[in-house]
Amino acid sequence: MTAVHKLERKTGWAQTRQIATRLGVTDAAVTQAIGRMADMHLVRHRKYKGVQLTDKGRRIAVEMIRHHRLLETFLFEILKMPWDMIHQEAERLQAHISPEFERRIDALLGHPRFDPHGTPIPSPDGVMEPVAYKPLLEIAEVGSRFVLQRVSDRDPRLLRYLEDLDLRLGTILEVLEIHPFDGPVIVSAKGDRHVLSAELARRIFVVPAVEEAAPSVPARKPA
Amino acid sequence: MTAVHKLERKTGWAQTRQIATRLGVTDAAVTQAIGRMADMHLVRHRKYKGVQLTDKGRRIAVEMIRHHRLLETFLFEILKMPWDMIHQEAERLQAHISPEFERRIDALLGHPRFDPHGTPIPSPDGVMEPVAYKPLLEIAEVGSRFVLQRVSDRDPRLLRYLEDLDLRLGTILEVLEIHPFDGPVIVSAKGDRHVLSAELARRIFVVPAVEEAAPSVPARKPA
DNA sequence: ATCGTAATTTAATACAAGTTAAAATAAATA
DNA sequence: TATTTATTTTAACTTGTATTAAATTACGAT
Repeated sequence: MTAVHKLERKTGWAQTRQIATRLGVTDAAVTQAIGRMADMHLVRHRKYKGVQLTDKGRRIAVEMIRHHRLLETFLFEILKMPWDMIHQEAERLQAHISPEFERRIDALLGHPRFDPHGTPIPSPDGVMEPVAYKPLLEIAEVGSRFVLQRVSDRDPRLLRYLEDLDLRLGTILEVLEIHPFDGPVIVSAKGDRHVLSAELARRIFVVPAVEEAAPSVPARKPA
Repeated sequence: MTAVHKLERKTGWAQTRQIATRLGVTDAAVTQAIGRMADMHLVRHRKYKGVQLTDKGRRIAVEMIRHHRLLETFLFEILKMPWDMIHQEAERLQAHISPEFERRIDALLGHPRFDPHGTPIPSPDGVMEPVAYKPLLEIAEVGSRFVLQRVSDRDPRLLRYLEDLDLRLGTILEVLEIHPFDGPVIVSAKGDRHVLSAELARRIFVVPAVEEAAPSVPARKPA
């Protein structure tokens, strides 16, 4: 198992099923991988409960995340790859880059603090910047304005759709309507009106727009 | 087995032993890998004789070589990695880049025709440019001047040594002395006098210097 | 308190890639 | 020609990562 994606469980314990689904392999494969990782003291395993990262495991996981997000940033900023391809490409490469490579793309990119999806990049010593954004669906209020700060990666179709709508990081969204029963949110952005399904509004993250405040997450630099 | 390094046998047949040595694995591992590759029709195998690439195998091998050399060029030109590190790094990455990634670094680099060691980069359709250079040891003559066109990669110490001596691609070498019995070659370059062992002179490749002619293999672009 | 279900683990296999040690073969030499 | 020697292959095993199918376990609902 290429290892540690577990970390991203906020609930403390990562469950076999969740990991298996995310990785697209069978539960049994995960169970066995967990066994191997437990042998290496990367995770603590309580049977039928789940796993937790050890300190050692967390260090390695964060290092891999840093690789991943730096690579994404590189692919986007330098190679100009489309938004929806970079996650997959970075996934394949992250396990194979050297510390030297990491240092050099980091420098080339000017030590970026966020990746192209708005997710924070851990610092070299593993510190992950806290973030302020929340899902649009959670904090939307009719009439308020928000800045798009982060979008969920991992679903290329979502990213392609947002790109079609010209909704990028930094874009200002004004909430026009919120419909009941987990319904769609209707926003206006850059002069256009968009209907965002609840699903979509759950996967895009915003902060309240403060006039005059520059967004802290930059969009792609102008070409 | 990460596969096809066989190609680089000029003798037509690649022998198990040679492959094993180059890859740093046991002979038995190679024999088995050959079996698998033969199953996939990548190589033709005559027992106790050796292997030859099939057309299919050759296509794939050349593609991998293209990946490798483009990556080396990228690491050197864009990331400014030192000469002696790029081979190893490219080795690790070459199996994991997508066609899209390949196209984009190729474009970013301006479709380079030679890698940082002076070796030609196959074109996207697998054509490898013929080269004119020969080992310095073979064509050195006292009093003649040569342009350094290619150096053997794969031995980092060699590359580090050449860098120390400030001998780069494009550097003009004037042969001062050639000593008998496979002896050293003494050259002057950029005003310095250097003693090059036969071993070294066998691993650096040159063409006769024609005054006024620009070297066709560019050194790293000025920083 | 037991039952049924969903999640998890175990068991048996598979395959790729590697190892060591033994057997087979080709080539060179006495 | 027969024999030695170096190369190559085969055989038996190991590890990591998968699979499917069967057994176990935790837990919510009757």
